[in-house]
Amino acid sequence: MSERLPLPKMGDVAARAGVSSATVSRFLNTPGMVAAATAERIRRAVEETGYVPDLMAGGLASSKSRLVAALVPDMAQSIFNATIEAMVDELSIDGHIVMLGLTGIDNGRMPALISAALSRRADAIILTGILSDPATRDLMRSRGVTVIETWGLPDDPIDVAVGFSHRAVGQDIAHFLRSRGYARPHLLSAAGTRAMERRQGFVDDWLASGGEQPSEQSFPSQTRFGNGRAAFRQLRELDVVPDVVVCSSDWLAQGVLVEAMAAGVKVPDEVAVVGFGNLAIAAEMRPTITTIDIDGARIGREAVNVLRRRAAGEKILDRHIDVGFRLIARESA
Amino acid sequence: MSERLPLPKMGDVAARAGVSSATVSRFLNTPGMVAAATAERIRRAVEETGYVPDLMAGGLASSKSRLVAALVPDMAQSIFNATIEAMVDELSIDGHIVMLGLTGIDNGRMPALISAALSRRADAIILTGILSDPATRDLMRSRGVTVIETWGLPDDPIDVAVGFSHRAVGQDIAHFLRSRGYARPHLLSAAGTRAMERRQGFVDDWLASGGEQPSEQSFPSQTRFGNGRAAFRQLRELDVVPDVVVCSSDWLAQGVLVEAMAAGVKVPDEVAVVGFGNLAIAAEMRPTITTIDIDGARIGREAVNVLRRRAAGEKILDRHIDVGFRLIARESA
DNA sequence: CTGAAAGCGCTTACAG
DNA sequence: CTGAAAGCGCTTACAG
Repeated sequence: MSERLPLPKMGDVAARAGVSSATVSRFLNTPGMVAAATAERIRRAVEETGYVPDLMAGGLASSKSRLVAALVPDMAQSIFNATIEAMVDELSIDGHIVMLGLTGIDNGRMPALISAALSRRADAIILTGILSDPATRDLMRSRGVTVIETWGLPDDPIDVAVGFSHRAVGQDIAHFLRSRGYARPHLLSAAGTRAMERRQGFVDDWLASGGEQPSEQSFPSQTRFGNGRAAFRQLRELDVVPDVVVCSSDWLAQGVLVEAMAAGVKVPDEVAVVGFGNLAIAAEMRPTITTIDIDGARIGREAVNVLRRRAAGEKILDRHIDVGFRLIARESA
Repeated sequence: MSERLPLPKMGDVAARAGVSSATVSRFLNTPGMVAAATAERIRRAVEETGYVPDLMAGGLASSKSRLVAALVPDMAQSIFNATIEAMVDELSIDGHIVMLGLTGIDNGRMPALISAALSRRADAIILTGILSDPATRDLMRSRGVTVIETWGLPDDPIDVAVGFSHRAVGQDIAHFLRSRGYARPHLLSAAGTRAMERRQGFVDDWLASGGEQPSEQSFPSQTRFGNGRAAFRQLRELDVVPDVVVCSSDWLAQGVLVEAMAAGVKVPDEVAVVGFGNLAIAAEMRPTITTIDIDGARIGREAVNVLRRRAAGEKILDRHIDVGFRLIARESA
């Protein structure tokens, strides 16, 4: 890298344009406030000097960081990626930047990341994991940052929650399977609060409607393709052979499907499969996968929308924003 | 949110601990410089006040942002995700935060994002896309920011590049296929500079070794599963039926595989398949996919390592850091 | 090991 | 519509 030349600062631009720094600042932040001729001179001075404003200084003076922190467990869980992507896109329209934090599968690094976000005076913190640590909850509450919890609808959100009911997802799947005449579901679930809520919703509904207690298997957290394959092999040895496998993710469902194909087991005739998430692959697999579609991008947009409403001074009364979900019936069940 | 109480600032902590702000600052940044007894009093004062330092102010005073910008085309291209994840993990160890920017598939938003990063006085900018705009290249060069281009090794990097040779990947695949006795490759490529470099490497090597000009198909940018399926169907109608399909991504390869399975075409006996990227799925599909493994996480770590070396005052002489790649021969070819 | 003081580069009432 | 000036909350030579 070449030596760093002294960077032009606002005063340099001002001198060149024959105005004060205050006017340059106004030109940059509230252009409507400066006369057209003045504006043009400043515009040119900015161009000629290659001036790039220092937003650390600006933020300190205005106490606006224009920084939003987005905290997700990891990036492999591509189910959150659409949400992050939509958020980043929307926020950059507003001139915000997003700080990406990875809290880890167990959310262990969440308190440290929240503290980092608060140090930067983030305008908002958007969470996808569950924050259990009460001290950190209190810290955020006392600071007046906007906190948006996504992908779930906790009873008592820290601030605002944007998501859907995982219980309701489980219930809907149970309804659907009954209506199709399935009688012996087998549950394949990843560990994790949300998957567990869906599972519970399913089981409660299934039993309440007179179904037998379903057989089940669960996996430590990360649900990858391979688990679905292994699980399918064990399935064949159960006393009661299931007629449908309810998977907590499309990854698992895909694993089951591939293994079934390889074993010559017909889906859905011999065993049906239901996934969750509606990943791109769900519509492309053969057979196509029956699953639950979540509009992840919409979650991101609604989250940003909350920020905008609050920035506009609006009082947010609805602390739960339900984006719902759709069961998509395809070939696999 | 509750009303925002006035936040405790460094002076409040100092007063409580009976020291000056300077000492509190030293305690926070260079703890070795303060006496043990003093340190303990400050530690307690920090705890009691719930003080969280303001890093915008700190950054302005010290002209260190501890902010690194990571710019990727989008998040669907999960091939970069391992790199981002590793980078974020490593950087947070150093107390840096990462600003995530999405440049768009055509990298159209890259200049705006770079300018946003410079406004925040980012310590470094890490790119995965290709930056064509010369004005922006110059801007970064003149600013003395560390710029790391990843996932490729351009002849003239802006600053430092961490990646591998896409040409060499294409050549290796050609070698491999010849050694296995394949004679009629068909190329399935996504548009995009890197895929094109691999394609060219393959074709050059193939022709140089006396092979026939391969047939090929290409897709506009995003290569998803579905393209592979559609392509496979068209394949069967070619004059010269290929004996191996060389795909520019595992997504495409997977699509080909699934469609072949559905059509009852045996892989690799009737047609072989090679992918690129070694996504999780490559090892899990049936048959498993022969592909090129890139250690994406290592790219992220090496990038951070460059930052650390430079932070330590080291002069970086090797502007190309080659992380290499591995061809993994599995069942599909 | 610690403090007083200047300074980082902006923004924003206040006054005109 | 514009300017002079105070202030945002830290860091860091400098001096002791």
